[in-house]
Amino acid sequence: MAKPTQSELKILQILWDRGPCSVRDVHEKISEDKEAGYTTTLKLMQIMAEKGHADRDTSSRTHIYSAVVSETEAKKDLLSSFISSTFKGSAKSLVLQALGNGETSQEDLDEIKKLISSIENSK
Amino acid sequence: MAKPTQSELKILQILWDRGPCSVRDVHEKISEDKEAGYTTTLKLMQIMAEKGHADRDTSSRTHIYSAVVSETEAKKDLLSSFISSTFKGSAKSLVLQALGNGETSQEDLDEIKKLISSIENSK
DNA sequence: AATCATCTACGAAATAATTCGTAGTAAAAT
DNA sequence: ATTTTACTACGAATTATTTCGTAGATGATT
Repeated sequence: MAKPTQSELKILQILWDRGPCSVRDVHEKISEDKEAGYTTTLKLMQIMAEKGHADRDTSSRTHIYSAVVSETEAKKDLLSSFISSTFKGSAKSLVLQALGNGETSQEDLDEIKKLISSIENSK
Repeated sequence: MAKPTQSELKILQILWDRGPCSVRDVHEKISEDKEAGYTTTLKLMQIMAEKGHADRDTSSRTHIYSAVVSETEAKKDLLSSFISSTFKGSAKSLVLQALGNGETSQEDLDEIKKLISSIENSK
């Protein structure tokens, strides 16, 4: 599956959060952040259906869209493409950079440490 | 400074790695990976100079370009914009996802643990 | 000096992504 | 039954990015 564009990603996030949605649902959510025409959202979602990013139930007049790929799967792909384009493929440097700005809370650090331990234990 | 595009980023990576370069230098490096016309690279670098992503020394016939922003600075920005667009601003979920695929080596994990400790100690 | 290679400048074509207007249709409200 | 509202379809304009051809100038080679 091709990488979703930025706009498509915003829509996917909404579909992941709220489950299957009409264009109206998605559009209203998007409008909270950003002025946009309804038909713009509609068109984007139609394109997503064409491209296979979204499934669409057309049995009622109001079509219902849902994300085809799972949130985890999609983010995994996006992340790996980001790591390769920006961090020369090194997940380590990404993580060091992400934690390095000193804005991660102790709770989050604890959770990360826990994950690291569990990775180490499963080796 | 506006975010560099994908092509601009590739050029920046080269400038970061090799220091100030002529268009020819950059073009040859790019050509290792990908077929591309010389004037394409030239144009991109001219645009980067216009946009302020690159400085350019035009004192000789062959212009010499160098990156304006440091690698660390630029990656910090790119990362934070990626985190906000893809991980709803949560550095933690990014890190968990990045480590979660189980492909991080023990050495890298050690380094990350060291960083975490030093963050914790400096609190 | 003439030719050839190498460089920049510039405009514009090609491609990708986003935005939106208009038209037509179905449902809901009056 | 008529009007208003809500929906899809579709084409096209707009904007962003990438690509490249052509022209003109400078320097190197013969």
